[in-house]
Amino acid sequence: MTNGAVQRRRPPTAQQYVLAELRSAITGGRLRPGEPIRQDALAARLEVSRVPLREALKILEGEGLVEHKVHRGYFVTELSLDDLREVYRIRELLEAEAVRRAAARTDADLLTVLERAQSEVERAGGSGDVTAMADANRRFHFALFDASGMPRLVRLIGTLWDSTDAYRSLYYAEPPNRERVVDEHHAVLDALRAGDTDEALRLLDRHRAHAVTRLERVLGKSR
Amino acid sequence: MTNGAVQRRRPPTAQQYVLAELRSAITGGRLRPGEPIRQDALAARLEVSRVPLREALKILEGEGLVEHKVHRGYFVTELSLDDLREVYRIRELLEAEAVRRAAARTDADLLTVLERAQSEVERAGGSGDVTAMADANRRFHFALFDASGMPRLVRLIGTLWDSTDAYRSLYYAEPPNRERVVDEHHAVLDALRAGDTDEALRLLDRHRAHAVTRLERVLGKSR
DNA sequence: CGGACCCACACTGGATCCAAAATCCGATCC
DNA sequence: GGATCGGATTTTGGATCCAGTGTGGGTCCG
Repeated sequence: MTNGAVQRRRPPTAQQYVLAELRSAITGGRLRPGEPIRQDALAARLEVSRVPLREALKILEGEGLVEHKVHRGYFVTELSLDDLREVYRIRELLEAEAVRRAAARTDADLLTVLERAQSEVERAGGSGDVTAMADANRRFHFALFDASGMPRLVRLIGTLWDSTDAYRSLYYAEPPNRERVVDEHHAVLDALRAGDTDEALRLLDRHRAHAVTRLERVLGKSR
Repeated sequence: MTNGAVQRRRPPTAQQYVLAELRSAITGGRLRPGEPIRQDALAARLEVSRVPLREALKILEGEGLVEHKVHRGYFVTELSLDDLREVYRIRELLEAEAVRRAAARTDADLLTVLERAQSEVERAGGSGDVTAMADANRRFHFALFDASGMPRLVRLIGTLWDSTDAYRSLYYAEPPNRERVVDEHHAVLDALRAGDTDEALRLLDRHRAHAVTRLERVLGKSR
């Protein structure tokens, strides 16, 4: 294994493979901000053609991870600390709306779904499976968002989550953070069961705030 | 001219041409919700290859105008009244944030830029040039948003505007609406000059609310 | 010696071509 | 007669190939 291309198991489609690869390359700093993305070279490195690469880049452009200039190509946009804070601020605004609406129509079914997701979070967290935990965590939060009945809002929030995906795994890599997440979810569930929407919102804001604080520290060190 | 392909003057790049064409086809109802998009046929109709078409579709997917299923293709998502209302609600949340921050740092330069954009709006509005007015209107609002210093937030708002672009021209098509917009902009400028942020926010909310009300009426009739 | 012009190269945008997945439809078996 | 399996067809996903634009360097002229 001398080439730089990382091998993953079972990339379902070349496009998705390239997309995931690019995300981690950008957020991981292997592709540096401002740097132009040479399609030919990168495609060769990832052993795909330029077509799926370009489609993946279009997605990333929509998420704001890269910028595109006609006839000049794609460039990596900086995900600075400010950007990260911005994303979290926007999430705060949008998720508050989603949760407020979801809380208004919370029922037994929703609570069941949330509890199931939560036990999955705990299982994965306990066994130290970081990606499984990130997955289950996402299911937990989005089950709640989905209940808002605002599909476009949920989509938007999803894009925001995507754009900071790589950072999230950084967060889950630390065991104390994993424990904390489990506790916080429980508190949110309690608040929802009690019908205390404001409390749930406050808890979720804290939940995000802690993540951003930790990430600021980690990123501040590495850059 | 017997073929169905619409001819526009000077499409800068095939991709952008296809993108604009698709937007109006979807929002104009020529491509119906739920309908699958046959790439080959559509590409032939627009007289381009499937490559730029697919890239345009990826953009629209990011905006939520179409959905994509692996190996099954793209499908038109419905932009129902509910969706429209959702988009405007999200805009309300995000634009409020942008304007709040922008107002906090309003200065003479910003006011000058806004006034210039506004006189452009009036000129275009007076001469009945709908697209020029829509352009100038956008410049007006985004000059304000830009002043927030939150580039990602501004980008997001931009995407939301894009996703309802075709509807906006519907709104500007009616002369009384054009007059109203001019007046409302003046009021917003006054509030900003006076440093009354809350008033500006209220005015902008009304601005949007009126647009959505009118659009509801128009769409309600045509569908 | 400095600057404008021009040409070759590099890279993107687009078109065409190929492979693989999904669907549709008929034949076969129970 | 109904359900299921299998192959032909359609359609997408991907690879290769071509054209047009932007860029950088070299040259020629002032």
